[in-house]
Amino acid sequence: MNYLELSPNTTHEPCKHIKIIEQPRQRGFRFRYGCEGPTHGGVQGASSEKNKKTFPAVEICNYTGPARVVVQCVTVDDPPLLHVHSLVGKQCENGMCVVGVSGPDMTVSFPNLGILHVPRRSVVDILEERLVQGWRREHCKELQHRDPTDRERDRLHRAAQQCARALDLTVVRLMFTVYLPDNNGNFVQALQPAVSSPIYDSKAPNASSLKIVRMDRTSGSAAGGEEVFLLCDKVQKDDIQVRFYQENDDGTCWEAFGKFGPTDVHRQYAIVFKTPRYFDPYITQPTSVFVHLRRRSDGETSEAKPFIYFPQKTGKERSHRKRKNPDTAEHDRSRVSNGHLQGYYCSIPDFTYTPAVTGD
DNA sequence: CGGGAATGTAT
DNA sequence: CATACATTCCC
Repeated sequence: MNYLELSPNTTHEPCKHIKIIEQPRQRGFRFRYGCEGPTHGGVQGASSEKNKKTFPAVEICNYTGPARVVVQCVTVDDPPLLHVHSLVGKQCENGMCVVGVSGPDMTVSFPNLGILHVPRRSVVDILEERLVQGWRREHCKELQHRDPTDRERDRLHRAAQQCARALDLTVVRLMFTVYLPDNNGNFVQALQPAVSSPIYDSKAPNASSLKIVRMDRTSGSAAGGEEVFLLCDKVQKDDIQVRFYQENDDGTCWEAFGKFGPTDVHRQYAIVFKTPRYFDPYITQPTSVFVHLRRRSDGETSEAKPFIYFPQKTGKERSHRKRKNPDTAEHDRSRVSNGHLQGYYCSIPDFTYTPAVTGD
């Protein structure tokens, strides 16, 4: 094998290029409609934290001096296409953000990139306008006709409709292009652009961040089958699951899913499900696991909440309880697990139900 | 800024 | 009518 062919260019001057040193955050940012005004802040960086905010940033490598960086919204398609959404905020104009640098620091941070959400109804018009512009550029030298004929116009219109169908309004990427000055000082020399990872609109139903707000119980029997009311941020009833899991020391992981159907998801904000059985229903000690929400389609998860599995009721306890009034069974059970009343059952083994004693 | 809520539209 | 998504409004 010829190793030289695998590592070309090593003796040449390092190539000038633009590198993304801080990716945009992929989730949690909301695209804004024009009617909402431009003052809602920009996309943060992937490693941003509440007290240490970061923003998308690039570095121009192997070059020091004047340059201009242009940022635009593009699609997630393989050759990226210009998106109908545009950038708004400081230094943004015509839907793009333009920043000049002069060195010696050749890094640029973009703290104010807002993403303008174009209404669906405007998409075709925008795309068609772009196609017409492109058509004009192609035909600008032919003096015969400066405008497309009706038939050509119709063709462009259909093409625009076609593109509109394929265009996902819920996700964009940032494309950074650096322009270096030519001999006359005009910034016309573009280097190969860098394209960021995707940014998903937090308002999109299928991309909103998942969150468990509260549960009516955070523990249950190892036998499972117990009903839990869980309140959550907006979910889609056919694309959501409640996942119980436990990561073991050896790297293996137990998982099981809360049982519910689409109609158990109430108005997108609550889920009523039955707990799954723990893999070992015969545990003798309380066992901690986690619960979180998971979206089937993209595997996204919420933060986890702790959940404790308790040992199943023994056969003895079950038959014992069987003789008791079912209405008071739950009360009795909570007393058992309640510190100072721990010995309640044990000290009165042959206790039988009497309203005068157990009534609260 | 960053959110929730209200309103409009499509199934 | 009910539900969910899209858009707008507003604290």
